[in-house]
Amino acid sequence: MNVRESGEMYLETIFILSQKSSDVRAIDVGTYMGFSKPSVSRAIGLLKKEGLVLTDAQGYIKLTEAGEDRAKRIYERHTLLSQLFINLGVDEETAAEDACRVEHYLSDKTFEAIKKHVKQYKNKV
Amino acid sequence: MNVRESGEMYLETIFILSQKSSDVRAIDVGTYMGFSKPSVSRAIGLLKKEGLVLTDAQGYIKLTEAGEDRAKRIYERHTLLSQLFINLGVDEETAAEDACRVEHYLSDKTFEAIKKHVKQYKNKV
DNA sequence: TATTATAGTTAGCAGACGCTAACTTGTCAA
DNA sequence: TTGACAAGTTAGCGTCTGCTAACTATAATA
Repeated sequence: MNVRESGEMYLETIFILSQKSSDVRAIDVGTYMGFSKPSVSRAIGLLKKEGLVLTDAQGYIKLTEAGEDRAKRIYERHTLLSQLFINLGVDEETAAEDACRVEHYLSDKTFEAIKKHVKQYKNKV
Repeated sequence: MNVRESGEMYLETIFILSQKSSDVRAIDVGTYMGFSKPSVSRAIGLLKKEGLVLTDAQGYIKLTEAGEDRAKRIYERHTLLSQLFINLGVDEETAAEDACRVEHYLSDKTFEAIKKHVKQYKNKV
């Protein structure tokens, strides 16, 4: 699985945009991420090669099952990290920004620990 | 300041090795990080250009004041993050590994929050 | 002294991932 | 039908940062 931070960001974006509308185009991804069309085009091409996305007859971008798994996994991490930072007293915006940068780099073990904390914290407050 | 994750890792390594012995050579840095001599050579060259390290008459690598500030800052982040993860129940080794990857990407705000947490947690336990 | 080992440097490759310029393609309105 | 615009692709550039190969310089040893 040759997908790194960059690829994960694209997957996550496609996932987020798919929640709002099932018709996600490359241009939407680019606009959301602030990247140029060629950058998106290449990235989507690589994700296709990896079997994580595909484009339907109308050219809309869809996550494959593997792609959706991966995207959800990252998105969950994003949410958990944000929540952790917020629990520590960080404002929402900063928490989200930092979560975005960090979400790709933490081990499963640490995420499990964070998940446990976030759940417990919720019950406490 | 054109130093990113890679440069920060080199600075941190030089800092750590300097604690053990003031005679730090490029080869030691490479061995510690698992990188080749040319990689270290170039990296040190760039850090020199940035005024963050210098080499003394014997060829030993020294951090400048700016370099040491930067290195200490990263090292503190590393320590804090490790401690946070450990507090959340992560084993020491995993905590250290994850801290290493993440330490470059968090905002000052979030680090301040983590610092506060780690201090409080210490007092509680 | 001559050889050999170690440290450091230089040259240049590779891959990731951003970009612009310029092309193609498809749709829609005059 | 044609002209224009929007979406997507191709070609190719630039930076970062790892690598190997091969060189230089220095120090130690046979």
